[in-house]
Amino acid sequence: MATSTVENYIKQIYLLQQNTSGERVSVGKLAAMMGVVPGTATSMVKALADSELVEYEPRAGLRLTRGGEQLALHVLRRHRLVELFLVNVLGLDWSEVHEEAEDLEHAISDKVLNKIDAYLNSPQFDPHGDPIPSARGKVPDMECRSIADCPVGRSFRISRITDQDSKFLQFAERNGLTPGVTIRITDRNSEADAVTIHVSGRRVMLGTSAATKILVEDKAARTR
Amino acid sequence: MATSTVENYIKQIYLLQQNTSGERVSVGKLAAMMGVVPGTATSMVKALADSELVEYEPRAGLRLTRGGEQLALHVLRRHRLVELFLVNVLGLDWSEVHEEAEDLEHAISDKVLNKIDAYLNSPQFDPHGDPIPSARGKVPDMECRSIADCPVGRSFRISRITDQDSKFLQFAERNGLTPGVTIRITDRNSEADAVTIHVSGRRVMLGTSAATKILVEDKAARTR
DNA sequence: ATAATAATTTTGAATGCTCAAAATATAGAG
DNA sequence: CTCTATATTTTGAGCATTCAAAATTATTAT
Repeated sequence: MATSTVENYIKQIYLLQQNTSGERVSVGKLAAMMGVVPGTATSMVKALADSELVEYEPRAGLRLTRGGEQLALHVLRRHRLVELFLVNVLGLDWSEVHEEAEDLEHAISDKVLNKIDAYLNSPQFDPHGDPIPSARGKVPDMECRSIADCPVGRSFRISRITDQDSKFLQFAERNGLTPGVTIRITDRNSEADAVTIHVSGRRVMLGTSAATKILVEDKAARTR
Repeated sequence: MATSTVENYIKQIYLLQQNTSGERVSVGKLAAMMGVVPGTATSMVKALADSELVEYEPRAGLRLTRGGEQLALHVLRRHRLVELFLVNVLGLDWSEVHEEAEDLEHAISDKVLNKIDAYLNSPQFDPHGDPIPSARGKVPDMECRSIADCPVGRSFRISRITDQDSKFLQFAERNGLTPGVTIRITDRNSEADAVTIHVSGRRVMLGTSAATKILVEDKAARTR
């Protein structure tokens, strides 16, 4: 069985691969995300390669194998189902559940996971709008782009917030920027590096780097 | 912070102390319960003594300090609240929740624990009738003795099953021997080493070693 | 009191994960 | 094409936990 350290590395590699759309991940980036010194990442990656969870070309980077991806998806499934459970059933705030799930994702058996899944009615998205992989490793797809590159004047539905930082999530919540909410993009000023949106009457200004973290889809889009 | 290994040792020492009513625990017994070789227990115990969780007299045995006891009670609180939650909310079988809780007890934060406690209405006993220590470390007291040494002819209410083995728990459940149930002791045969009881019409025979694991209290006893 | 037995501790080594610091490879600038 | 800055890997070491096997101590029976 994979230790929770291994699960964390694999999960992180998966997430890095997502960002760079499938490119090889560099050992340095991985080390930075894991909060370890580069040498540590190197030796861990070698171990992961020995267990056939990643393909590793020294100095060129690494990529998950099929098995590694399966493991990553399984960990993410646990993480995200737990997050949703904590919010919907136990009433924790969405800004704090990421931290909690970081530990729980390694301690939950399939038996309990399936009960949670059933209790929640096999949901497809967690409280931040992140897709919950199915038990068989299928990821619900979502077409969405960030507020930072949406056309001005149109309305959208917020589908996902891609930052787990609790300060940011609290800010988003205070301003009504949560998944499911409809917003209208009213102005973009590339000099000021800012976007103005309207959300339930209020007017909110976002710098580009914040806007990038909020993903939306067309108003007409599928039910969530 | 205590590692989960440390938490497990401390918990086990506490449970051993309970059985031997406060006597010093021997390193050998501890090793056996933890499933490690005696030398391992010795070195762990030394480390626990360094952290002031136990008092340790080489060759004479060990005892929890006040701090150690606090930690044990906190772990037990997590374990037992989780067990009850798994049974009452997620619908797991009482025979399987002990295993599940073994991992979860180390991964649950106080924040989540308090939510669970509130959700369950600050319960005092887990599904096996084991007392749940309060957040401040108070253990609800229960007066009870085992079926093995109860007078014949009287009725009692089952209050606790002191064996987490899932086979035994399944057997108990099949025969209606669960906390809250009323039984009547109809015969004791010390030659055969057996007790006969009646539970909801049925007649069940128990060897002494099984009978010892089932604790009862007077019919009139407090609500559970 | 002594020898045998049982419990405990010590020693030396392994595993998994980590760091600090030195060595090495690669890419870009001149 | 060579030099330098940057990324990566290697090396040596430490911590927590474990085992196997040897050494020590305590207990019991004679």
